[in-house]
Amino acid sequence: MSDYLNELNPVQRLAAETTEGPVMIIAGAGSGKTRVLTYRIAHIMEKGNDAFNILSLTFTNKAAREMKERIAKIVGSKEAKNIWMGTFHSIFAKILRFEAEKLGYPSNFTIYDTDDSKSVIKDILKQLNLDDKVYKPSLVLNRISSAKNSLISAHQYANNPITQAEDRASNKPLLGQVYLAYQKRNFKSGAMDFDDLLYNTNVLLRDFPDVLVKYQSKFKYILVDEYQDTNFSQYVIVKQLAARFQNICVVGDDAQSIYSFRGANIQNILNFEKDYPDLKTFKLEQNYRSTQTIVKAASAVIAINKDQFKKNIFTDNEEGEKIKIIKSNTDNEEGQKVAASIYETHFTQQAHYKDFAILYRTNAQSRSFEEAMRKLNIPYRIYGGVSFYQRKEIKDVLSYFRLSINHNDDESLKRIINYPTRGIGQTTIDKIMLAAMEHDISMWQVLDNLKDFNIGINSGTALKISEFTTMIKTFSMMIPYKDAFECANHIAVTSGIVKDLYHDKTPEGVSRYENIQELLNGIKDFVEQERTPQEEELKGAIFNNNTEANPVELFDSPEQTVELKTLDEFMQEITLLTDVDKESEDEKNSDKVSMMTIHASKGLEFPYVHIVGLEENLFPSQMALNSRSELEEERRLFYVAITRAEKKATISFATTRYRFGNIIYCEPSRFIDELDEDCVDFPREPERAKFSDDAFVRSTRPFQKPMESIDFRTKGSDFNKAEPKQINFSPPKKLIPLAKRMAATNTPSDNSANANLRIGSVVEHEKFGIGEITAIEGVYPEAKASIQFRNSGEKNLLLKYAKLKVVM
DNA sequence: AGCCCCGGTGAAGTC
DNA sequence: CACCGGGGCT
Repeated sequence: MSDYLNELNPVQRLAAETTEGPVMIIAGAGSGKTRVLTYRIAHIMEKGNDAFNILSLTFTNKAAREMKERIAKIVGSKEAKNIWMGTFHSIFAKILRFEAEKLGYPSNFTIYDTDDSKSVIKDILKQLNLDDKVYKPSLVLNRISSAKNSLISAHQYANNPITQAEDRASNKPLLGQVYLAYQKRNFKSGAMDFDDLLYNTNVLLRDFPDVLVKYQSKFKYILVDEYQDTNFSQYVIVKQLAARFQNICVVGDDAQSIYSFRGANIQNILNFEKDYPDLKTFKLEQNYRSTQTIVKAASAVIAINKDQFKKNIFTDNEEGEKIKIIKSNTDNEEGQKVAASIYETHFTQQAHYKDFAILYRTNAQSRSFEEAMRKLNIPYRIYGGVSFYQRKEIKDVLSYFRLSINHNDDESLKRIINYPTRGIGQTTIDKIMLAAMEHDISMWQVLDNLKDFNIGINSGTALKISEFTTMIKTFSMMIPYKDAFECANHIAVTSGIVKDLYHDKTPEGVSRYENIQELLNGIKDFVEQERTPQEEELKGAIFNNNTEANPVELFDSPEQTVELKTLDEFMQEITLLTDVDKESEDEKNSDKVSMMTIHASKGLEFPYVHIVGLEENLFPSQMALNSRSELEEERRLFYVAITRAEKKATISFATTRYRFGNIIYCEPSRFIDELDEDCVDFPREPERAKFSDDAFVRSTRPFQKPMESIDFRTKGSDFNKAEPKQINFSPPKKLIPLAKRMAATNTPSDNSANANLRIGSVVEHEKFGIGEITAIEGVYPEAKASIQFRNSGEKNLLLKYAKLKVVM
């Protein structure tokens, strides 16, 4: 039975066997981290510990599911299922459901997604009479979110001189008031946003010592995966829970920390030792995933960062193919070339399409690849983007579910009170909202006690309202007694949504109808799955192991504990699914190329990986050029991208790209320069012959124009001024960076004629047609010309690149 | 109440 | 270019 440990290398094995006390495992990409975690948990159980006492926090629910499956093979599936394993959000949402009433929330609280939250913010801005152009809802929400993730309450925020000063400086002095109102509104609606799930867990553990003790005692062994991406709020939760037994094991790779934008703090892992002085650290440095070439290239890139643990990643795998670089002239051409490359490899290497991934920095880049793949009939699948559950028709149906579960959910109520149309118009809704606001109650409470509020609603409307509330109440009543599918189906039909969409014969209407059917099918699947033990456990068993806790009867009616998967359980499940989680079994097994952002690719691996859009201001993103730490995070992102590849990585960039309907000129990313040249396959373009051999020699001679000319990446940013010498833009041995050489090939050298253009010159552009130069800024080759085209409007073009013919 | 058109504005990443 | 929200018309 303990053979399993023999499948580990010595460090892995030690990491798995050291089950007691604080442990940190620094796990390089592809170093068998999941394997270690799996065996470690199995080992804890083999030593006689109960699965109920193990808490394992993962980055996606899918990772949790897969790990459970693997553990099940060692300890048996019955036991494995009992482990508390899932994302921070889903685990603590479950605990909060159980403890919610202590915090004044109902146990059936609604979880607001980002759209709901934004909608609440918009309402509040209206109510406070603030301009949503200044207080942009998404910015406001971000600010509130980072406050919560730093455990700063609305009250503290509103009274903190520092945040006040910051908000005044950004012309948003009332942000604190918005935060206060936002929390109040959500509380009143019985709703938590994503950050509240963590924030309120902290409140719970802070203010209810008995609860803290209960969970501290329960979770004797705690494991946290992807620890480098935890935020302060998560850090405190873990620290609190682990305080009693200190059997805390965190696993992570500082080199793969890529979520600081949502509050992740790389310092959590870098400083872990300070919190636990008797910490044992294990470094998993052998890579089992990738070729030597890939490992070497990735290591060279990440070595440029300053903030990191020293690691020596190596592999015994074969050397493998060099990294290929594809240069294109436009984003569409990039799509075509990448698709062609995949098509070719698919045949020459007899690779499956599912062996390929296209990874990009931003979702918006997917378009050109989709088009190209369609043209070549290559099957593909896109992760992310607008998720199924965000679609209008799906949100409408879900809003019925949500309102039936929690009547105070104002966001859902507003969505459906007049959909399908039932004669409750905007005027009426406004009156209801006003009354709710005045009395500090939810809209439902106004609707349900309409006669108590003299708000000038005529009897006809009052009747319609009462029909609506009655309908919702009947839905609510059936939820505990019927399974999720029966309820959902009943609601979808009775509410009139299905009918409404069925009669819509436009293609969009048909597709919406199909989506509703798909949702219902999904619910059917859910009903047929076995329930996870955690729900059962929360219904009572949780305290049986735990003598000092008070048994609490949350459910007294026996019907509710029978094996019946209800709609409210379904809703709890889906709100917290990640994109990767939403992938169905069929999709996973289908032979399709995967397309996703690099962020979404974390934890995945593919034999052939295409990393695309390697251009300055795109990757690294222009938003990351303001500080060293942001740039380092971009570099870690690049590191993550490269290390997804098992056999071969391909990198591509385009020299022009559409953005906001305009063509913009792009310079190859500095990250291309940072690759170890020995790992890169140079493109054999004929233009290369133009350069004398010594241009390619690593000479110390500064290169002449035009290559040396302008540096977009530093223009308009004070990045260099702020930290002039801190960053090594490229390793010193390559004085003529690869990317610049590549950019130079193919670039027409006769553009120097453009240096002679003057204001008033009339020129012809192959795309924009004829135009007149109205202004020139700077001196060639930096010169930028404003050209008024007769048919295409005014464009600002860099003369160095612009393909112009002089007309007169 | 619903539809359509216009204009303004905007794309980093996510539980 | 694409989307969304507002305003105006039917």
